[in-house]
This record gives sequence, C-alpha cells and structure tokens, in this order.
Amino acid sequence: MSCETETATTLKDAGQKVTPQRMLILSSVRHAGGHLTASQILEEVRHSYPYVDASTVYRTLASARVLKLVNETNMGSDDNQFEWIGKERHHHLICRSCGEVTSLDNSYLDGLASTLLEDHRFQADLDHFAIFGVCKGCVGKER
Amino acid sequence: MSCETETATTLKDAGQKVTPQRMLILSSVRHAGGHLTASQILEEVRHSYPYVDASTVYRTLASARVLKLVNETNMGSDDNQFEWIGKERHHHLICRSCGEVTSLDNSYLDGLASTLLEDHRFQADLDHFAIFGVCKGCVGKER
DNA sequence: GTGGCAGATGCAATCAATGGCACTTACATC
DNA sequence: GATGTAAGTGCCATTGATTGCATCTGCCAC
Repeated sequence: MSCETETATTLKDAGQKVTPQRMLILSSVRHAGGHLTASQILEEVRHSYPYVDASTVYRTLASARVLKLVNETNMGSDDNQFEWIGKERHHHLICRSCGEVTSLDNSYLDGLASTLLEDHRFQADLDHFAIFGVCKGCVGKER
Repeated sequence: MSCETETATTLKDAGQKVTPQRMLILSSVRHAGGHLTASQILEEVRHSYPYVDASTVYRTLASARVLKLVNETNMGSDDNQFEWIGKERHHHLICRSCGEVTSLDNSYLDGLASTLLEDHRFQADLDHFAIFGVCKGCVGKER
C-alpha cells in the first residue's frame, strides 16, 4: 500500500472525507521527514494547489492530530511545528541556547509513564515530548 | 523582606528597572496562587492602573520568565498560562478529557534529568513540566 | 538636585491562529 | 449514474501574541 493510500484509508476509517487538499497537506508533512511549521506546510501545498486556505491547513492538521497521524510541538519561541508520526515514537531534546534538536529514544520515558500509572492511575500521553535545556556544546558557553 | 521588595531586588540585580507596571504585573501573578492567562493578568492589573498595554504585560512576563520568577505553560487547547515559581518546583498532570490539573512532585523527574545528563550531557530544564494524559476518573469514560 | 542614557512603555501595525457561515463536494445509498 | 447529506472548504472577521518605533522614565554618577 502506498503512503497515500494508507493515509486515505486512515481518514476513511475515522469517518472523514478524502479531499485533494487533505491529501496534499498530509503528504507534505509525511514526506518532509522532520518538523514543519504550519506556514511552511501552507507554502508547500500551494506549489501544487495555489488556492488552499490557511484555515484548511490548520483544520486538517488538527484532525490529523486527533487521529495520531501527526503531532504538534511547541519548539520554543515562535511557531508550533508539525511532524509525521511514524512507527517509532520518540522525543526531542531542544537546546534553548543554540536551538539544536536531538532525538531521544522512547525508552527514557517508559519508566515515568508506568510510575504515573501506578501512583496516580494517570495514563500519560508520553508519545512525543519536547524537553528544553542546554546541550553539551552550550553548557560551557552559558556560564 | 516583603514580597514586593524581594521582587524589586531581583529585577534590579538583573539590571532591569522597577516600574509601577512591572510591580503590578508581577504582584498579580505572585498572589494569584495558581495559573493565570495573560489576559487575566491584564484585566487584574487594569483594576489598579487602567492604561497598561497588553504588550507591556507580555514583555514583562517574558523577561520575568528569563529570570525564573514565573513560568509559562501551555495548558492544552488555548491560552498559555503563567504561574509564580515559588521555592517548590513541581509539575502538572493535565487530563485532556476533563481538564483537571494535578500537581506532581519534583522527584518524579529527577531521575530523568540525571539520566539525560549522564547519557547525553544534556542539562534539561525540568523545573516545570506539563504532562498530558487521561486522569483516573476519565480512563473508564474514554473507552 | 541635575543630567544622561539604557531600559521600559504605549501605540499602531502585523502575523498567527481560530471560528462563523454560506457554498461546495465526497461518498454511501439507491 | 442520480440523489441526499454530512463533512470539508474558502472567505471574512476576530482574537491572541508580538514587533517597530517614538517617547518617556528609573536610576546611577556627578
């Protein structure tokens, strides 16, 4: 099954319609292979379909987020960024000094998730976490 | 030392000026004893000083955040919320179903912070974390 | 107390993000 | 293939958040 067919099936299974705008928006995020801001996505989509409205992009991304196709992360200062959720759940370490983003394996937060469940019966969404701090390269510089 | 004097001293030590606007804004957050949205703060401050601009509130909160006097948390859907940072570092469990916010002791994330430092030499800012998920009351309802 | 200046403020403009509403369209059913 | 309808889209207005800039003001040095 191609990426596009798979995306379409997911939408249909959720009772949503498959429209050209949605397919463009979701393909754009899927094949970017990283983080994109909403405005980057809008720009990208308009290359092939010029009159797509910004609100359509936001609404599509919002519903895709509910379906866990993408996630939205506040990467610090400005715009929120969107990213395709592949099979690999992972987290990010974001340096607030140089802005570098490092991926972090899911295993680091497994323990926390199960502790929260045991102690508080709280089922945490720890699929994708952004952890801010200072990276090894910047620790020296800051002091 | 009163709260106000302490706040003023912190500002001065950081090379910032102590203005009536800043004192009102920071006192408002400090004595709210919880989370406030930027617009709630603006409203509150205008009770005693009607012509404070929204941009002043945002700028003051932004610089106070750098000084670690307050922190800013995305509590889910809409506005960001601000909270005074007391001596007690703590985290929040936020239920995405009912919106309930539970405080979580700092100890839960200590382990993660030291692991990140060991494995990645990454100095994480784990002073205040918002963890989304489903609370015990809502786990049943969601299914 | 006066003067100078870096930092802070207020205003206006701007951008991101969202919601209302009328129109359009995908798609299930016949 | 034609039809009905609920979901999706585009446009417009609005709100939240931020920035540029001219003016103002704490506050330090004298």
